[in-house]
Amino acid sequence: MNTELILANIAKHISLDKNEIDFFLSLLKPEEVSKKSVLLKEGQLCRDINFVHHGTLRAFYMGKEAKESTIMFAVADWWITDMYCFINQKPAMLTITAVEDSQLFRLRKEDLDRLYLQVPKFERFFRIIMQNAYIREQLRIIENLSLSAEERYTNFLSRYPKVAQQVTQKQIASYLGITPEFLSTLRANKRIK
Amino acid sequence: MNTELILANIAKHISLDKNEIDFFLSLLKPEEVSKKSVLLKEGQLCRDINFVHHGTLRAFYMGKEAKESTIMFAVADWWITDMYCFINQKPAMLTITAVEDSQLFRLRKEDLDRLYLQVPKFERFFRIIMQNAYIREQLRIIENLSLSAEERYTNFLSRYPKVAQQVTQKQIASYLGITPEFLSTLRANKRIK
DNA sequence: AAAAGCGCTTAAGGTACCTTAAGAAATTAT
DNA sequence: ATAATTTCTTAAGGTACCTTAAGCGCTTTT
Repeated sequence: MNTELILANIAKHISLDKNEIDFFLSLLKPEEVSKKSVLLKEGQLCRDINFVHHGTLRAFYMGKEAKESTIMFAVADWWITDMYCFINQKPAMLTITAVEDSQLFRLRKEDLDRLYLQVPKFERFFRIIMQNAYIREQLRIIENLSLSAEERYTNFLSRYPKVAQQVTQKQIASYLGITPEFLSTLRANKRIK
Repeated sequence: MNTELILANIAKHISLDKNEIDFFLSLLKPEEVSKKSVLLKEGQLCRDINFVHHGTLRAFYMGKEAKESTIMFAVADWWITDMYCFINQKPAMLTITAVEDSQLFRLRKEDLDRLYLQVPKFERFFRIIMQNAYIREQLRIIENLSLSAEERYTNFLSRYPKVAQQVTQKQIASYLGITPEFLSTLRANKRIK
């Protein structure tokens, strides 16, 4: 698993010298996971933040009566974790699984904390990552409050075309906050129009 | 308007020496705004991030047919802006108004950028602020996807009791994503139980 | 290659929440 | 104080979306 993608991801926001790059890479644990494998299970301690090198991951919350709510999908070049439990080292609220065979780099909380101390530029890097995540979640809230299910579905398809190809409609429905049956009728209506 | 509250807010996450404190304070513009005044209007350039020293602010999105969606409330000790437009210096999607007479400190985008360069510890500070904001928004998404309107209302009251006292039910309804009429019937049902 | 399981669709009936409307209560303006 | 606005409530009728159920096509397991 080569490191070009993750280094390019970092280089979008900060520049590192050779020593800093080596130190950063020494903290990463590459991992290959197969489809349907579980990276984090609700109730477990969430020890890592994950960078997706290849493949697709999905984080979901399991509510009452086995109802799943998909919180996020992550494809190549994305970071994903249960941020609340990762930062506070509390039992996870979310479950994270592989939608397809995937390759990742894992970074442990204690190693990230060392990284912040040794290479403070990473404070800037993750400040920007968190900022973008905040903006994205806020935009999703705006859409959830102000748009119909059909409009949210259309937006999802245009915003995340790659994700839409990899995941099932059941999973898309659970991201949009509707049932798979209702998504199916929305799609049927769209076809007719 | 004294600076104890905002300095204590900063000190929760980083410690500054006297020079750094003075430089930081020199960038802030204290401002008193009266109830109903508009701090940021949709379409305007969003130049500042605001720290609430006293009072209550509200950020909302105006959808079709004059339907407002409240994105956030901010009481004393909170930071608020339209983050997307503040960071990218684009026209605002959100409108921010004062729910009651309020006192704030404003920090301009260009001054924040200078602050990051001169006192890199602020990268850490805002990394943590953004991280908390991200976690909060994600929790709100989980609740919006998995809970009923009544459960969300109960959670809102217990999580933000001070806000609930300051704002109207119309505004709470628009935060929860329901109509004021429906919130009213929920409250009537609760009283009977 | 059958069986079992899961994903997608369609349809009928149900419920949470919306729309419209109108009156009472509270707040703001004159 | 009075008038004017806005907020909150109640109620009737409507719609977006849910639940249950059944059938069909895939994929996975035996």
